[in-house]
Amino acid sequence: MSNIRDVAEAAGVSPATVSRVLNGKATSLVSEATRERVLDAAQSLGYHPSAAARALVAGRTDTIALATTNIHDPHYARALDVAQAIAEEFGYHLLLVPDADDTRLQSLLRERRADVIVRLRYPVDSADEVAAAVVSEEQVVIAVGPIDRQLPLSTPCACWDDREGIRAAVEHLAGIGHRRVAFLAGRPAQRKERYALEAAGADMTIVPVCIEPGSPDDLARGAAIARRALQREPGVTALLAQNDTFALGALHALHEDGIAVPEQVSVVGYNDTFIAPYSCPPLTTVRTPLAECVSRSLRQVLEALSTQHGAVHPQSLQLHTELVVRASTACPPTT
Amino acid sequence: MSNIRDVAEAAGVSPATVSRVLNGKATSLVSEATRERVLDAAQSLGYHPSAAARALVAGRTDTIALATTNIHDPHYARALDVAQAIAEEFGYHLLLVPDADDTRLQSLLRERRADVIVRLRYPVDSADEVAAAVVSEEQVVIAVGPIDRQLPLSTPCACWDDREGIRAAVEHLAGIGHRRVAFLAGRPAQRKERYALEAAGADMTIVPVCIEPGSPDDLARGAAIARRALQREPGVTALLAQNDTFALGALHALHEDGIAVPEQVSVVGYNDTFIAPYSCPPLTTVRTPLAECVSRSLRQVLEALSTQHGAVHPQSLQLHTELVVRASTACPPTT
DNA sequence: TTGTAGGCGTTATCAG
DNA sequence: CTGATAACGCCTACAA
Repeated sequence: MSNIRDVAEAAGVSPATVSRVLNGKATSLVSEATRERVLDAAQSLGYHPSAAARALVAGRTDTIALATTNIHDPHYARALDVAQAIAEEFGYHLLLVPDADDTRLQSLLRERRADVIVRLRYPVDSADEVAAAVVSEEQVVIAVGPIDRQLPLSTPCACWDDREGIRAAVEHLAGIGHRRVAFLAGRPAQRKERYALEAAGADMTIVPVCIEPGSPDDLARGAAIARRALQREPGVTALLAQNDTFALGALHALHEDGIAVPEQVSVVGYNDTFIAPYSCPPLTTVRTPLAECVSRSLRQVLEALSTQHGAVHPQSLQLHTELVVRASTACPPTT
Repeated sequence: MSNIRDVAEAAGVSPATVSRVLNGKATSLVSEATRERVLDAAQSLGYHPSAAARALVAGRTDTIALATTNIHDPHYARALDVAQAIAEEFGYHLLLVPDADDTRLQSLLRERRADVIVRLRYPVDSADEVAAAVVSEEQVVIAVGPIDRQLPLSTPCACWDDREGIRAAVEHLAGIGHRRVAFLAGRPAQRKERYALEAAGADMTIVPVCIEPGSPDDLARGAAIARRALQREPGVTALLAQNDTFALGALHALHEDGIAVPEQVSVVGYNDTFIAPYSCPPLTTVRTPLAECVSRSLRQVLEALSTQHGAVHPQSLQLHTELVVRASTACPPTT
């Protein structure tokens, strides 16, 4: 394994010169002749500068970390895709870390394994303890996710308001005549369930339904919850799922049970994942700007990082949700 | 930002002692009293050893890189999930890198950004140039993917044989009476198409169909190809898709066009992604052991890496595919 | 049981 | 234009 000294020796110059040539920093300060000799030597030795040594002296790793659970959910997979592309574009590497506990992310920062952490949170909280762990002027934490209060937060973030999305879904259902809607929740009394209850006007009843965890995956859970909803809550004419995966599971269960969607029961999803237009029937859902939040905030930070010197402050950003009406919703059956 | 010297000072010991305590290497060689003082000092200073410095001296990064395109495909997302879990289990970090060109991966190794590269390839080739770039005794490249020839390859890999899977699908269709099947390919004359042609007996005709790239996503492509197949190739009673995503798109198109599946046309997918059981109708498909290949080979390597000293050689591994019959296939209509 | 010193591979600063 | 030299933060012989 060759290091910078080997290259220097092979080219008959000093390590400093090799460094200068390879970093292109002081290109104008190196004669074309030596430049070429160095490049040749590096090439033929298959030399690549050690990331560790470079990080040690530079204090940066050119790495961004994406912190998230649920990678299997297409919605998050999409965000990952976007992050990957942008990292690529700016010459960064992408580290994928579970967002289980704060301390893990803090170590990441303290060990300086990443310059930027994009943290997918639900919801984005007002004070992010991880952000408090930034250690260098060049480290940044961006929180991305639904927000539960008003901007500005004490920590910058890229966010949207699920209240808005849930409200749009509820009002859509109310508008076409539904009066009794089951909200398919993962766990009881969560945020979105609250929003749904808030959004329901006097003429609409929201019935929260959830199910003990333990089901294998979200699709199975969606199916199970949908069944329970229709069984336990007579009079329900529409299901509002907390995410598309649940909704897909629900569609499947209804189909199996011979319940026609949307003729007998309407179904609404959440997030507008890539499968939504291809489900059967195509899913009415709410588009959530996760991917765009990641893309915009990440790009902004990386640009600042590459231009500016000193501390980089991400700008907060709030985008809108959007109801996407497809074929899984219609007027309730006229009894 | 505190370093090991700060901790040493705070604890009234030397940096060496701090290192010993924190690495637990020579635990028995440090008195309990100093041990506690060091731990306290480290704690209260919020000290974490610099990954860069550590990597520089140790020659390892505790990082595994997963190289792949197609993160958005649920099939690969699953592999990612598995890799994530195992990395976690062994205390490794996970780097996600695009598998575009070999040189990129080679730099990764040469810059020592990762100790292990798990490379998702299609197909796994006999000589992997990336593997040739390993630089330290502790670096490993594992290729995971379908294999096009017989084991052993010159490079170790974890693989399966798509011939087997495609054959099972073709024979399933033949067995229930289909005589003319369209193979929905991404591009013309690819590997799986070849296998399908090979697997077709004398009484079965395989018609390859593909479409110019440019469609937005695989679902849309699947839909478009399915339409083209049925339009251009009269007499086709079944569609064999090169992956589940195509198959899902196909199901959607057929449904839209009022063609009943499986009554009028059968559809077979490939990979058995998590949506397959939940499509409408549930998709007959071929399970492909990608996730298990990743899990097994990665675990084997990480175990070796943590036990053994010196070069680590991954063991090659070939697993089987399995036909999963669901509701999207049936006898062709009796004309 | 603990401390000292040298080196890992780079880059930046300062002379020449 | 180029070359010494000093960090960066840590680990590990070796010495005490």
